[in-house]
Formats: sequence, C-alpha cells, structure tokens
Amino acid sequence: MSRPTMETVAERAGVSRALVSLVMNNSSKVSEAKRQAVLRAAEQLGYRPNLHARNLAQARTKTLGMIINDIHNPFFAEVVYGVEAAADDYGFDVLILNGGRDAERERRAVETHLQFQVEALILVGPKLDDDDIIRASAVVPTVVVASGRDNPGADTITTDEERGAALAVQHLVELGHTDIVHIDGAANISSRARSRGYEKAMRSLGLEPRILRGGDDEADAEAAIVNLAETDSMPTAIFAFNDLVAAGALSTLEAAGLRVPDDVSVVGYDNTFIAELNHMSLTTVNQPRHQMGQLAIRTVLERIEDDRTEPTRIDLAPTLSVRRSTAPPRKA
Amino acid sequence: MSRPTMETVAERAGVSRALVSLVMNNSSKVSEAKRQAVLRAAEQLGYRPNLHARNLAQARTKTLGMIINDIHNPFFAEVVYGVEAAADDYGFDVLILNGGRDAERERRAVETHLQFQVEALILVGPKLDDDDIIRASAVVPTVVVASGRDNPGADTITTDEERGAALAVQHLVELGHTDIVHIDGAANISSRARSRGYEKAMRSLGLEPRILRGGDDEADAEAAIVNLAETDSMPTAIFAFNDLVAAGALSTLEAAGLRVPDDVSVVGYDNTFIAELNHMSLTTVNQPRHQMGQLAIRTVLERIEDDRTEPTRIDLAPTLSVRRSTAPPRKA
DNA sequence: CGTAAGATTTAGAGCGCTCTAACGCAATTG
DNA sequence: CAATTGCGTTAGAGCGCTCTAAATCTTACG
Repeated sequence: MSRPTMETVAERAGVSRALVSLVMNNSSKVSEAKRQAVLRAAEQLGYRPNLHARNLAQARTKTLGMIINDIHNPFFAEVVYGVEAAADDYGFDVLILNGGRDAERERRAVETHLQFQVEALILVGPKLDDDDIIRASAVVPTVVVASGRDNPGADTITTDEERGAALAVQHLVELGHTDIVHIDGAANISSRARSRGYEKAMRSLGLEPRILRGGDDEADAEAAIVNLAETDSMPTAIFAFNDLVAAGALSTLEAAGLRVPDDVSVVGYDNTFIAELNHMSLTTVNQPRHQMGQLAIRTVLERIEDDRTEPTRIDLAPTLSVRRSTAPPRKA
Repeated sequence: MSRPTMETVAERAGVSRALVSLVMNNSSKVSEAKRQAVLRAAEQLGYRPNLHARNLAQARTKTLGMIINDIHNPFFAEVVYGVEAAADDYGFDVLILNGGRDAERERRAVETHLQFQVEALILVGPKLDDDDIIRASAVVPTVVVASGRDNPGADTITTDEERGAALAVQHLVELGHTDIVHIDGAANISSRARSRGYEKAMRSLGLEPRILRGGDDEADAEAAIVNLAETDSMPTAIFAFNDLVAAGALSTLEAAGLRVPDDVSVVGYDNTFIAELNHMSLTTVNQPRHQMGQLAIRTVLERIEDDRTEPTRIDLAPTLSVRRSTAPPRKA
C-alpha cells in the first residue's frame, strides 16, 4: 500500500536505481529503449518522486517561501500572481503561508519555511519587526514587498508612496480644488509616507494641509467625517489613506446628504477591487502590484546566483487611476 | 556556511546525535541537564531541523496540501482561515498553492503537493474535473470544499445552494414582492443549483419565475438589466447569482435612474466583502465559510485516522444577511 | 555490597534520492 | 589486433533525520 519508490520502478523496468534517476531528471545520456522501459514502469506503478528525498540528496530545494500578511487582502493577491509568474520562469515552486495579520503567526511561518529549506523568503506586507527580518535574512535571502520602511539586510520592493500621495493632490488641484483634507492611516505602516507626501504637495502648491486621524477601515473614515461635519468645515475634496477608508467616506458623506463627486470629491489609495466596482468607481492611486511581485523574485534569485551581499531597494512609480469619484468643485 | 545539522549540535553539546533528536522532539526521557546543554548548543549554532530529512525518516509529513481556485477571491480566503485554524489544532502544517483559475495549473499543483507527500489534499472551489479528482483521491485522502457537484472518491463540504436561493426568494416575498427576476450565473458551477432553488421557491409560492442569463461579473449583470429595461418589464426585485453580479445590478439600475431599494430591491449571494461595504450594503445569502474550512479538515483527518473508505458529503445550511438593498416594493 | 529494575544514552540501520567514480562494451584507430 | 575512446549503465556512499535494540548508568533493596 505504500507508495512505489525508485527501487520498485527499477526492478520492474529491469534496470538500476541510478538509471531511473537519470530518466526522471531527463538526462540525455540514456538510451531511448531504456528510457521508454522506465517511463512505462513508472506509469504503471503510479510512481511519483519523493521530493523530500530529492531535496535531501541534492541539498537544494528549488522552492521559495512566501508569507502573505493577510490572504483576505486582494492587494496582496495581485502580488502573488506576479511572484508566481516570475518563479515559474526560473523553475521554482512557491509555497505560500498565511500570516493572518499577526506577527507571531508570521514568525512561525518563517520558521516553517526555513525548516523546509526554502531558498529564499518573500514577505508580502509583513508585520514582522526589524529584528525578525534581520534574523531571517541572515539565514536565507529575503525580500520584502510593499512595506514602507527600510528592511535591514533584506531586499525591498516598494512604490514611492510620497509620490503617490502627491499624484492624488495634484489631480485634485488640477480639477480646481484648494480645500483638500487628508484622512490618514493612523498607526498603519504606510501612513507616514502618504501623509508626508500629501503635506509636501499641498505646501508646495501654496495650500494649507489639513490632516485628520483615520485608520484602515470604513468605521475609521466615518468617525473622521462626522468630526469634520460637526466641528470643522467640510472641504471640497478628501484624500483617504486607502480605498477602504475612501469607501467609508463615500457612505458617510451620502448619509450626511452630500453627493460624491458633486459636493465632495474622494480619492483612495491602492486601486483595489473595491475602487473598480462601478457602484464605487473610486479615483485612486495605483501600485504596479504584479510588477512588484515579479521584481521581488528577480531580485532575490539574482541575489542567490550572483551572491550579491548588499541589499537592494527598488522603488517603483505609482500611477493614478481616475474614475468617477472626483470632479471639479461645485462653483461657489 | 552550510547550515548546522544534528551532528554539529551533538558534538557541541557533547552528546550523541540520537539524544539531540530526542530533545528536539521533546521526549520525556532526557535528563534536564542534557536537555539544557543540547538546547543551548542548538541556540548558539542557530540550528534548525531539516524537515525533509525528518519527513523522509518518519515516512510522514504532518502536512496538508491546499489548492485555492483563485487567491483573488475573498470568498476562498475565509475558508482558508477555517482550514488553518482546524489544522493548527491537529498539529498539521498547511501548504497553499494557488490554482489561478486554471485547471492545468491546478493539476500541476496537485502533482507538486503529492510529491511533497502531503497527507491530505484540500481543494477549494477546484476547476479540476471528476477524473482528476478520482486520480488524486486514489493517492491521498481528498476533500473538496465549495463545489456544487458530487466528487467521486473525495469528501465534499458544501452548502445547500438550492436552499440558499429559497431563502432569498422567501425574504423578498415576505417584504411583499411578487415580481422577482433571477439573473443566473451562466456556465458557473453553482448556477444550476441556485437557479433551481429560485425556481422551485417561486413556484411553490405560486409565483411565476423569470430567469435571465447573467454570468459572474458586473458586466454580465449590466447586459441582463439593459435587456430587462428595453424589452421586458422591470421587476420590483432582483435576485442575482452572486454579490458581484448584484453590484453590477446596483450601478446599472442607478444609471437607469432607478433607486435601490426604493424602486428595485437587490439580493446577492456569498456575503463577500463587497456586500458588507456600507456604500453597497447588499442583502445576500451567507455561507458559513469558516466552518466549511474547519469541517474540511476534520473530515479528511478523521478519514486518515479511522481509515474510513467511504467518502462523506456534508451540506451546511446557508443563512441570509439582510442589509439595505432590500425593502418592501413601492406601493403601486 | 551485589544486583535487579529503571532511567538515560547511544550505536547503527534505514528512509528515497542524487552523484561521483568506475565499469562494460562497442566502435574507432594506429 | 591491441589500445583507445566514449557512451550507457551501475555500485555505493551520503544527504539529515528517526527509531529500535542494546549499552550504560543510577538507584534502591535484601
């Protein structure tokens, strides 16, 4: 009942174990006759090579370990596709472990991957802290995708989020807005850069920045906007930390009797699935996620092969996806 | 530069390799003194057990292989969380491979998992056909989650989709609707059951079913509704194949000057992320995804341990999540 | 004290595969 | 025809670990 091994196949085909190995790795120095015999035997027995044995013998695995902050998040999904496409090209398998938005879980995931002897680690939006990342990259080449900060020891692929925020501001100003409020991401890792980008852009255009504390979901947006309505003046445009916050802004504004984009324009960030929905149709800052995934693989594999030691940092340019949530301000 | 092995640790701690093994598997029959010595040596060397060697020696892996139809789809993500939670309880690791909506890719993923000697296979919304599934379950216990049909040889975890559709109809009828149109899922695997549920429910309530061909995204909904507006009469309620189609209905209806739910009520299916957004607030049929994931693990692991041979089928009950996209029909 | 029972520790084989070195054999060559 | 070459094939060691059986060390008791 236990699975057939090379030994079994060899016997059946009337050859040595070594020859079966050669056939399985389709070596060129096997006669056509024997190759056929071996393949036939393997087929009949339902033979399947044992990857653990192979990895052990070869002392390499041709496998990459990827950890995703949160499988739920469609932003990361896109990165995964990029990673897989590139890994395919290089003949590597990608094993995915779910971080579950939890540093402790991620730490265990790193451990699992290392025990599996993955040849590189791809961390997508990790919650891990610097020490964890240093420790990991001491063992195996590591690349971090889409995390604002610098990652000591690891390669980093990001987009320039300051620039992304500036794109949003610029778009609104070109439409004629001058009173633009930013709802920030609170403690979120990307919040700092986006806020800074917003602030710089506003100042350089001679406008006064107004930043409200937000967060990363709909409820946070609601709180911020209720606050605006009650104690502050309502701006003509809102630049939200991300699409979800922007979605919250949309519904809260409408609940308050304000129309988007007629009364208030709204811009999001990330160009997630949400923004694309017709019913939302959010103008938003887009990050080239697929490309980020691809570059992550290239970078880290190139690091293996050329054994470069200095970590690289790649900063891609964000773009703006204009949809129906922005328009010129109502003529006063 | 190569990683330390048990041998290395043993030398450093001044004990035998076997003792290190015992410590690593925290056996109770090791003296405290040696245990400490070994742990210290391991720590200092940064020792990490090689899972491939262990799996090879043990002839088992304590690893489960999961294949997800499409990482993008948030519906599946929730299932993943359920699977992981349950697998944790049993001390199994879960390796995830992305099917990428493509049967061929899935087939390769199955192969990879089998070569990794996973002890069971969890297929979430697979695109594979019956033969593939039969072949896989001949090698390793297999459970299929969220796929309408019967899966020969494999365990199956689904919800009763006919019943889900009936819930939607019933809700609308209770609100007072009688003219309810269904936009179906075209070739989608779940379409048949949902349509049938709709039709039966309508008939049993003495209402005339009207089914339009839809699909599984926004554009499909738009086509169907434009059709309704132009050639047919507009109903007072629409039951869509899934949330995305419902979202498409929402925007198309509004573009046509109809208000939801004042003029037309809309019900979706799946209770995805979209439905929850405040701005959408879709009434929708909910499947207990987390529970489905958990049951998948329980079922398949119990199958390993009790070596049951007959495949099981578990059909969970869907529920209705009522939100703001449904209301009584406008009084005529 | 001697020794049996129990508690710790270890030697060594084996898991399924790859890889190096060597082997057998036919074809080629001087 | 002996020697060389080269192709196809194979023996056998070794990858890092677990596991069984046996060795060694303690402890306790008569």
